[in-house]
Amino acid sequence: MHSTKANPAKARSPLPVASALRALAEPTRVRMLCLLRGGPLCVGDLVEVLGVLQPNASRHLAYLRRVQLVEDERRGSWTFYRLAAASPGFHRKLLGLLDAAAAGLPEARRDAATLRKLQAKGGCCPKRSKGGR
Amino acid sequence: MHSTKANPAKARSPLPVASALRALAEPTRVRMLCLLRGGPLCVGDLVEVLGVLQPNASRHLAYLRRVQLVEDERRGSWTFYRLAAASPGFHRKLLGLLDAAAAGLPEARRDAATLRKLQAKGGCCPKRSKGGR
DNA sequence: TTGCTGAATTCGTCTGGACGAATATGCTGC
DNA sequence: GCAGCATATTCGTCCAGACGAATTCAGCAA
Repeated sequence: MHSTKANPAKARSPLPVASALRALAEPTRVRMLCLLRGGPLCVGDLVEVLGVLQPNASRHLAYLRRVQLVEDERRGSWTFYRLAAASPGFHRKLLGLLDAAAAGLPEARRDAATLRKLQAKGGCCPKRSKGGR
Repeated sequence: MHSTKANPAKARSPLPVASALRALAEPTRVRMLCLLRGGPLCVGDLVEVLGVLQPNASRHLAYLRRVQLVEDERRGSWTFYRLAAASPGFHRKLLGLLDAAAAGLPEARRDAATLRKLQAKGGCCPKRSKGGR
């Protein structure tokens, strides 16, 4: 019903400022974005790392997709989410802010460690797709 | 009951990430921060430029002060607000994001023009203090 | 078809916070 | 003291959105 189609050569629109800022007001969403900096993840991995219920994660991911901060890609019955490629200006600065936020948020640092351990164990799904990150 | 005392040599604490991000979720607060990039302003000026009711502006400014994004300085019966000096890392990146947001938000551009006109007419208060940036 | 699994959606509830209106506080000058 | 202005706070209302629980939908295998 949604699904950003894999369109490699698409003109990028400028990322709505107001809605993107509202998206950052929720700690879980910020943690998600921080985790996705390392490359695409499926919903199951995010659920496990963040320790939230699956519907909760799905809602937040839908929110992030709606405001164009992430894109999704279906592979079989899994859905991978990744950060939307940065457009110049506001969007790029926002991703830079995310790096600083990841360093400044204890939860984000813990999430990163949890994710590393999870990935060392193989994660929840048959390894990621093609262009990792 | 509040008032950040003018203490020029104070060790700067790292700016709480989560509360700062929540502060940016509100368009009026973002517009305020954008306006303050040009230097300190009194509440009356902000009220006039933003076209909001005075209690509304005062509440948002209290919010921004609480999360340490702005500082206030009383001069007689006026209160001037200014951006808090950036600490390294997240805070500095956030101010950079603000520049990009100001460019990307139509309202912020209009506000800037309105402010210039207001200041050309003398503003609402006996001109700003000392270090007007 | 059935059954299983990953993900998305709906439903009902609840809370943070934004607002307008009214009021309070604080400073200045008379 | 009082009046008048700039700003802050309180009060009551209202709504976006976050959550848990249950349900639904989609893909895959037998």
